[in-house]
Amino acid sequence: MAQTLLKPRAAQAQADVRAALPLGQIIAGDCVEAMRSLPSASVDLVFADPPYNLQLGGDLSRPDGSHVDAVTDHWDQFDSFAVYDKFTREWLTEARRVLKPDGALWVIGSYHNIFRLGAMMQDMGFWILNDVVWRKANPMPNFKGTRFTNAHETLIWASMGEKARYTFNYTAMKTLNDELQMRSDWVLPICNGQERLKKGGTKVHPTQKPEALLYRVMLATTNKGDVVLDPFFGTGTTGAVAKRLGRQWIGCERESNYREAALERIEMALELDESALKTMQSPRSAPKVAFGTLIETGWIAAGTVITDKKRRLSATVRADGSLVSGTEIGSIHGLGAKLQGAPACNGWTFWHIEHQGEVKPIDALRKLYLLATED
Amino acid sequence: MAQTLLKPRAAQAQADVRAALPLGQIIAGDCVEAMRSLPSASVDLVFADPPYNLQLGGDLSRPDGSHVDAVTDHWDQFDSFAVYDKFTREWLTEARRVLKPDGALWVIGSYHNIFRLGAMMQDMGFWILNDVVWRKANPMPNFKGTRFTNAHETLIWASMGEKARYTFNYTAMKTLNDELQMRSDWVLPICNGQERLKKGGTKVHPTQKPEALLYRVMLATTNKGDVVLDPFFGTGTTGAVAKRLGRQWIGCERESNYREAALERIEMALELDESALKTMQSPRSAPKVAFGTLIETGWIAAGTVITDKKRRLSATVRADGSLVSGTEIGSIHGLGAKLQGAPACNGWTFWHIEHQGEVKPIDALRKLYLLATED
DNA sequence: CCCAGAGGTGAATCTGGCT
DNA sequence: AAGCCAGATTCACCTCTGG
Repeated sequence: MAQTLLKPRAAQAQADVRAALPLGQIIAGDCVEAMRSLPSASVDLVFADPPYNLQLGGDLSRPDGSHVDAVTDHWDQFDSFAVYDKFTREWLTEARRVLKPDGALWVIGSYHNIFRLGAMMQDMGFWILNDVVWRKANPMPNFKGTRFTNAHETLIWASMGEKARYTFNYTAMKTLNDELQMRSDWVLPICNGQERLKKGGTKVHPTQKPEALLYRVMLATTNKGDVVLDPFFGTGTTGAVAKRLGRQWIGCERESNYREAALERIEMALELDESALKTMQSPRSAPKVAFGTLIETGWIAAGTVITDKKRRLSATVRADGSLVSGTEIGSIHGLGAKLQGAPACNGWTFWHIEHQGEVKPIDALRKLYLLATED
Repeated sequence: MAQTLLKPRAAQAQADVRAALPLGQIIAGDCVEAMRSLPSASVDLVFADPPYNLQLGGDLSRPDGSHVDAVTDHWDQFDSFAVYDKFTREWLTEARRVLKPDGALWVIGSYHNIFRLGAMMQDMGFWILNDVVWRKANPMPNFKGTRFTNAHETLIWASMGEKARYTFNYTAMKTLNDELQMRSDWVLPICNGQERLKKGGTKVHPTQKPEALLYRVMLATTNKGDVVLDPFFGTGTTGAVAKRLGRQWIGCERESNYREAALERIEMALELDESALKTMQSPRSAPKVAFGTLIETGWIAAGTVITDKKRRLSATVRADGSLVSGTEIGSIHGLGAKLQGAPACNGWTFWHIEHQGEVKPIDALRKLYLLATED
């Protein structure tokens, strides 16, 4: 836990910020105003599904300050882009303010708005980590046959800056994808059937996102207990999935009927229990075992000769866990790199040892050691 | 033929313009300068594969230690987004000038540049018709496990304006796609093997595009005899495909070694019977469903207990699709094998679940999922 | 001649913690 | 802040070689 490493005062400050957050609540009103009520650097993830139809309501003004009635005004195209850009810059600015330095931003959109969104994010200093394509398994056909069937939407995942850190649960994603790296194209069905919220037979929200999409986003790029903010909450897919996955959530939503539907829906969502929530742990976060420990505990005897997989290179293990090969001496990593003439080497997988009649990487012994010493 | 509808004087003017075009030639030099030498409103299609501005850092090596041959060419280096934007605006301006009013523009890029490109196209008055995702069948993996595998690139197809007409060969696309509407995501392999141009064993161009991509673009959005301009001609994929499909082409290219390779290649290209095209497209592969997808989409809840057919062994499903049984953890296949002491196991048929009062293999759920999400 | 296995490679913003 | 160093990390193809 990073928090336990903080100095008491910093930890207390962080706890204070968190205590000030309206966790599990939907803030009523315009998203920019709503976000202004939140403290800075307090949120781990922002997921935003902004409107792109330019019908943004009556509270917008042109760059020159003149009022825009979005529904009845007839704009030329450049005017409408300018208005949309202004709106986008405003909410992105607030999102950036409330995000922690190691937080991240996801946005989703279509070709109508995603290019403006992405360019503006780059201009504001966000660092794009991936663009991800949601490939719809069952899209609406193009009835007129005038274009390609619009069968995907685009998501952008960005950190706070080029050098900023971010969360990526690589192993969980790999597990979810049958032991292959998760790719940037996600095949998922659109939201319909039981999941689609309806009232009196008609859908409550025109663009309700499937929970599977948010599930993958949160499992990949947040940790349990993280705070997820959705400035365009709608009917609360983000909140429902956050609850399921043991994440905290905050929403902003202007329309009261969406807020009501969302709260009711999230109330019904079942929280996964602790054991189901656990995911495959990355070796990066697993307890570390030094090579020397295996010598000390007798799993490998000093004096043992270990080799590379093809038995072309060999080295002798010394009592302190260093290796010697001819006149060269080094750690399992350093000597492995040196003997290969490579810039780096993972000694755990490079060096092999004969164990129970089989040649195995020494990493296998480390795993056995971990299993045997697990409490 | 639109030409027959023109008044004699207009038809003559159009013929004059066409006669002034350097058809089947590569104009040497910077693309903006080169395009300035072309008459206005003379070209039916511009296909542009501009530098992506990858902004790569240091070296990258694979897990096996080998070196990744990255795109470090000088033509992909820009000092800042501002410099890149200026470059982009200049060539887009010329492209717009040389395009006919009913012409169209295609661009291709990655998340590094495509958002800036798309936003600028909109700002200049181009009207986006589709964004199209090229889903790579065989992308380069993410070697460090830091992000999602970058498995796609994005194309934007745009007309000259909201009211402008454009060419779309709906039926040809539908035929190409087994009588289903062509979607906005195209699965195609990257360019390698015989198709990849090499000289002395090394690739001539670092980012040669597959011909299949250009086939689809030209077949969809041009007619026979149309003039296609590629301002970033490289090794001439656009020219080779244009020749095969009976389209006229013009290229712009700065580097003489690319120009030479392109001319030689186009010389070799044979004009093709359109009916042969279909066989060149990659076959539709059976959709794969990862176990994790069933968790994400709610077909199986995390926390569910699944068993073998005789209910002797059981395991609990976790949020990322891994299974846990006692102290053992693994994928549906791996854990199934481990618990049986078998070398391998098909988890889909081994593990069973109670569904609608019946005990069924989880494979049955996968089939139901596939049925429900079929295109 | 075929097959198995080894080797190479593709538009990539590709580590992190401690001193 | 820069430097050091432990150590984590790959998928789908293609071509070539040896048996």
